[in-house]
Amino acid sequence: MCSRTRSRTRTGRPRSAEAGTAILEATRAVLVELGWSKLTMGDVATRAGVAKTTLYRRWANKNELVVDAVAVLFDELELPDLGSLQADIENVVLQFGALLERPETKTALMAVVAESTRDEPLRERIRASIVDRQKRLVLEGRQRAQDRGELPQKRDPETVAAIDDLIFDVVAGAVVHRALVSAEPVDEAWVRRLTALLLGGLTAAAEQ
Amino acid sequence: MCSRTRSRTRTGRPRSAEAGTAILEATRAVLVELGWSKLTMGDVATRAGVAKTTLYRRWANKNELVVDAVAVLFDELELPDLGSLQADIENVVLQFGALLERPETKTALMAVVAESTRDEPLRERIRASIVDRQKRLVLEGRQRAQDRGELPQKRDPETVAAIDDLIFDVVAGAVVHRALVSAEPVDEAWVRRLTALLLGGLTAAAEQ
Amino acid sequence: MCSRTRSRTRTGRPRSAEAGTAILEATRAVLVELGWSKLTMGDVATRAGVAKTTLYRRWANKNELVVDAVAVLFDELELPDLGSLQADIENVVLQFGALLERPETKTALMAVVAESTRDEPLRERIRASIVDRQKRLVLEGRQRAQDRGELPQKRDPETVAAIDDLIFDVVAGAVVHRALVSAEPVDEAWVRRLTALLLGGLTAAAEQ
Amino acid sequence: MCSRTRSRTRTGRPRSAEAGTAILEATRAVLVELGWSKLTMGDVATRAGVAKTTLYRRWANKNELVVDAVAVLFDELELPDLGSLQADIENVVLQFGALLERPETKTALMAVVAESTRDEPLRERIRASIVDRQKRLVLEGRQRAQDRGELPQKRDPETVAAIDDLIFDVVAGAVVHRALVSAEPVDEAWVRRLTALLLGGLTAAAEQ
DNA sequence: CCGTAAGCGAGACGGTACGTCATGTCTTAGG
DNA sequence: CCTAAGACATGACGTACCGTCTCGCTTACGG
Repeated sequence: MCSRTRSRTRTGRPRSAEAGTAILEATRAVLVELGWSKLTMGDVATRAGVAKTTLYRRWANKNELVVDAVAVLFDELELPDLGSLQADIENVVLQFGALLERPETKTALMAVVAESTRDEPLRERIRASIVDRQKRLVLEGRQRAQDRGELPQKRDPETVAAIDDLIFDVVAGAVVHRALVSAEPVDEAWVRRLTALLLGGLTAAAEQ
Repeated sequence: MCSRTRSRTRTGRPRSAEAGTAILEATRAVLVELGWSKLTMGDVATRAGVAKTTLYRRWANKNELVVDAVAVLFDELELPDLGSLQADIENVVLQFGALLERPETKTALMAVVAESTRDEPLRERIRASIVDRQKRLVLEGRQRAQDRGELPQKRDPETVAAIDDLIFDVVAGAVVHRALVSAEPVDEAWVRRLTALLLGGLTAAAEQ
Repeated sequence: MCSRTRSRTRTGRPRSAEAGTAILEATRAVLVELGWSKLTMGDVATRAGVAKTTLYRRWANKNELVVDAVAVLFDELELPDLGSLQADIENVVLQFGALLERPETKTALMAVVAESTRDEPLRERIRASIVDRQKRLVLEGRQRAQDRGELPQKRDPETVAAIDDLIFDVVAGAVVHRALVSAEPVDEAWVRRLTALLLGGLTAAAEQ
Repeated sequence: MCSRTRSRTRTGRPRSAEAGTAILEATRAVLVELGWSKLTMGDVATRAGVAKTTLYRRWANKNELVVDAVAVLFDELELPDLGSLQADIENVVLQFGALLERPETKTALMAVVAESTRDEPLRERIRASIVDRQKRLVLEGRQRAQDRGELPQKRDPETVAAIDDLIFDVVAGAVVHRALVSAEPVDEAWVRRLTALLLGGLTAAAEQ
């Protein structure tokens, strides 16, 4: 979030911590109200009661700001142990669906991803702030299922990683596509069908 | 693409057909070169050898123009009968992956989807021009598999439609997520794994 | 008004006379309503119930059209013989003042004169259509005053022309300045003072 | 010229004084080169090495800008005491004629006056910046002539003001009409004739 | 009475300028 | 060194008119 290296001898007036949170809050508020494409730095600054200068001193541009503003929302995703892989998956997918249906996430997420196709640092920031936090859930869920004996203890770590990646792309992609492209609700019925498909596929793969 | 109602008594100078194609070509060229966010109407107009006004006379805004410019690329997707559901899926997913890795599609698709979360007419245009053309492939592939006996002839049309929708979101979502969010190649190995997962899931579902 | 040379073998559909008058009327109407600077060719055409093409076939540009539309108003100026030079002057100056206070004249006259400083053909058109018609009044008035014996029969024609020019610039200039720059009414009191000044000056000059 | 209220707590970056003068100079340069009707705000901005926004931050529109750019030229008019009313008049009228024959004044003055017939604030600006500065010369000249005894010390202030107004409209109007409408030079011969007419008229009036 | 040449309406066309807006930088004064 | 305020250069926006063009159609004359 902060571009200045902190190892520098800290001198002069310190940065206001309030300002940082006010900016992120204001950013989310503008996202809800106007959407990503009509969000302007000036507007965010005004609502945060902050000068534009302060904003630019901390974020290089609109996209990085938006990523930081939205990233924190992804921390809310949790993976409580509900006793079965099926229940764990359904639970987390529902959470993810609900998150994607919030207006700030809906409007911002695909926008920054689209921008990131031409902006390597932005892609890295998204990966670090958002994608990896989601992916962690897949790893944990798979590990827990193995511990429970629902999935076999595969030895080959490369294959495991490949399957983890696949599951992540399938689940996250399906939810995003459902919510944003098809514009249909990520409700329990749909989640149950998705989970059934996944479990069927995983079981079939395990039996080979 | 054309906003003029054709029932109107045709009078005045007719629109130049050349201009239309030149604009769409120029749009794709700019997408490749600069990406969606740096594409400007003025730039497109200049490259198409056309006045900005001509552009605005035909498209209300940048997003609708980009949708039309990119939509035609999705017509290239084909579903030849390769003899098995597995082969058919792998083939079409590879095609879709290749399409998504083209720079014009990569930069434009998520951008317009992101915009469409706040723009109902745009969402409709995307659905009509792009999404429905892709979805058709799912319907055809499923029908063909049923004809071959690879999938059961389910009676309940609602369930069939729900599964079609699910498969569509899963496949399209997974490929998009792989290509744009994870930024990993949609190569044969990955496609084979995805297909295996899908077929396993579908078979398991069918056996219930 | 008509740019086509009439010596040409007259063939094809003749120009609509109605269109011409409708255009000039519409021009004056727009001048009254919007003023010179907001008058547009398209607007005039629409109000005249005529295509823009028709307009451009007859006038090269807005300024020439406006000159023609306004010129006819200057034909209304008359110089009835009221028995004395003083009465004749007061009468014609009052008329001129009233003409200049009409909104179409007020807004158009100085505008086209301003344009004419950079447009020789326009200056010529203004001279022919407007200025010379006014100047004629000076010549007639002076001649009549000489016939009455109010002014001496000067021999030298150059001096006579120079004085005519001076009187014209003084009278027309004073009225225009009063009406447009000072934005004060050209009323009887003012006209009487102007006339007195002029007659005094002319008499003094004659006595030399 | 400056729209910002000075009572406001002076904060933020102050306006560049250089920019202001550069803009006015550039405006005069464009007037000379292209004339009023082809002067564009963008062109002025470019030549002044300034952004268009800076221009619009300081002037509401082209006309107000042009008035300010031209107004300063009228400060050059001077009324040195040449010993007689006749000499004073001839001198100032010649100056005024020379000023009106400069290309920037010629093209701009009538244009903004024409615009002012539909724009009250503009008329006020013209009056304050240009007209009143000229009118002052009439008042001074008349006062000086009275002091010299060339004109009677009239008591009635209303009549004095009315005559001042008349003289102003006659002199300024005649010069403008000569220079712009008749498009003839304001040379010594003409000025002598005009002055003779005026003095004759004033003397005749005084004798009554 | 038929062809043809010009006029007509409609409206699309390539341009140019508009006046506004957002970006990211800068220059003040003050903390 | 940070902060608020706001001016600044830049450049795209979407609109409005310009004057031209290309249609299909209408008129009237002249062969």
